[in-house]
Amino acid sequence: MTPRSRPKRSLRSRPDDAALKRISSRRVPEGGGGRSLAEVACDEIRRAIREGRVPTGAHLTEVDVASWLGMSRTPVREAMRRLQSEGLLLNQPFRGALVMRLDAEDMQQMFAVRELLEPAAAAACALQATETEMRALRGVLEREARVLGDPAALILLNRQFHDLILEAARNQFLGRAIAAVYALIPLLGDSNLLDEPHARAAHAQHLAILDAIEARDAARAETVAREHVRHSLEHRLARIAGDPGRPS
Amino acid sequence: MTPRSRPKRSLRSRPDDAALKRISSRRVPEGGGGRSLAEVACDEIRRAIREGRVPTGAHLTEVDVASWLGMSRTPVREAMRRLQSEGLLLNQPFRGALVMRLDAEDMQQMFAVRELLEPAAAAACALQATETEMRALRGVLEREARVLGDPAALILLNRQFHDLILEAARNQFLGRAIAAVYALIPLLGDSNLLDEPHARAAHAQHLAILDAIEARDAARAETVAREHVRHSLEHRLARIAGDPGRPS
DNA sequence: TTACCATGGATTGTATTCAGTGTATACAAT
DNA sequence: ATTGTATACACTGAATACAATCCATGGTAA
Repeated sequence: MTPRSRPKRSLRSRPDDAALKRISSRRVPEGGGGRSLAEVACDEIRRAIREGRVPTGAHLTEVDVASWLGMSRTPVREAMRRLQSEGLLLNQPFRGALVMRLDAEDMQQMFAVRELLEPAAAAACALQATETEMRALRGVLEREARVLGDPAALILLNRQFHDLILEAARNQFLGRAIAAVYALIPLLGDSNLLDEPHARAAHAQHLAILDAIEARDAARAETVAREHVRHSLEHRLARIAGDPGRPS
Repeated sequence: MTPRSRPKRSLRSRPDDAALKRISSRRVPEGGGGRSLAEVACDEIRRAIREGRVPTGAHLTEVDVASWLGMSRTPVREAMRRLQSEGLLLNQPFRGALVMRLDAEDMQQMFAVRELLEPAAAAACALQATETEMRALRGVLEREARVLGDPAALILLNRQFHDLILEAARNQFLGRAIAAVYALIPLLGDSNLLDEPHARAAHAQHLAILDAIEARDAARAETVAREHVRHSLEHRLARIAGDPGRPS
């Protein structure tokens, strides 16, 4: 059988079983699902910090992290740079990076700024949210009501609620400012929502915020959102009362 | 005097006139004065954007920038990543990056957030600034008064003034939030301070802010700072009145 | 003993190279 | 003409090799 006799597909190169084997055995760069290795590294480091697997104050070097994550220095470097600019890591020129630590004082500063920004977002949302966005918010809170005992799910929904409000506020700079503050939340350690009574209180406050938004009452949304932030701070302060130096 | 007595660079290989010539003609890594090439690249790109040499909406590729700045892709890549996270560049996976553009709407959003944050910083400063910090602020304004016709110097001093206030406010999160917003200022194009009448007005407002701070009058500092931001926005809006789509 | 400086190790900074992706273009088949 | 396929090109993503830098340490001379 000459090559000519292939009936159609004359331009396609011939099937090659060896190529198939090569493909299936190779580590594809896009492994994780569209995310670059740098993103993977970023998320992994962040998660390790949040979960305390890498303690605050720890010393990280590029080679260590690279071998830990099984990749080369290049994406790790990129990830560490990013985390440095977010403030999670403190760069020490030629000496590696330290995992930042926050003390109780820092935590109060963080909440002071959140108390400034989040109420503003809620107010803007009350003025500008579309019907669709309010339905989405309502949907999140309905789901939230059903998982008050499941911290993992709760944390996700809580985040969604706040993100939706921020998006509906339609101000990219407000979003950037809040993101800059949120970036350091992993340093605070365990979420407040692990505590079910607090989770119930927080849910009630979410409902109050959404009520104000649906009523297009910006002033009330602002007030309630501010109290929500304050409650959150108080709960954190109570939790660390015995150990003032270490919020995490 | 033995060859050993070379004051610094003790690790460098022995003196070598040919090498000296190479060195002086080569771009040494430490050339700029301790800054890494990545930082140089970051500043260069930022400056080019601010000065409009790279127009908003332009398409940047790593190789282009690398050959423009005479360095390899690695530091350029790092710089572009950083500018992406700051929001000056918009990343397009596998396709390079676009220089972000802001329209008048975006600009108003930016000033809305500044109107939230900068007064808070002024108020905190009024409560917490040390005598030393207030002297420094006064010194900056005295120098400012002498260069009202020199935009370049003025811009520097203006920046110093605001930075000092922020530092005296003693809240790293407020600093991060404001930095996240300021990062996009290069996209706004020419500074307001190029206009001398406006520069005089701004200087007067600076004086008013400092007076309030020195009087430890947080409420007044907050009010005056808010008006300072508003004036700045109004001036920018007036400038682009004829061309609403393009602030820069 | 003390001050000083050279040396080595650890770590980052930069360049180069290779592999994979996405888009545009040319060309065969309908 | 239009559609589908293969190829070419440009670019980024990642790995590796190399240079520069900082710090600690130990030896040497005063």
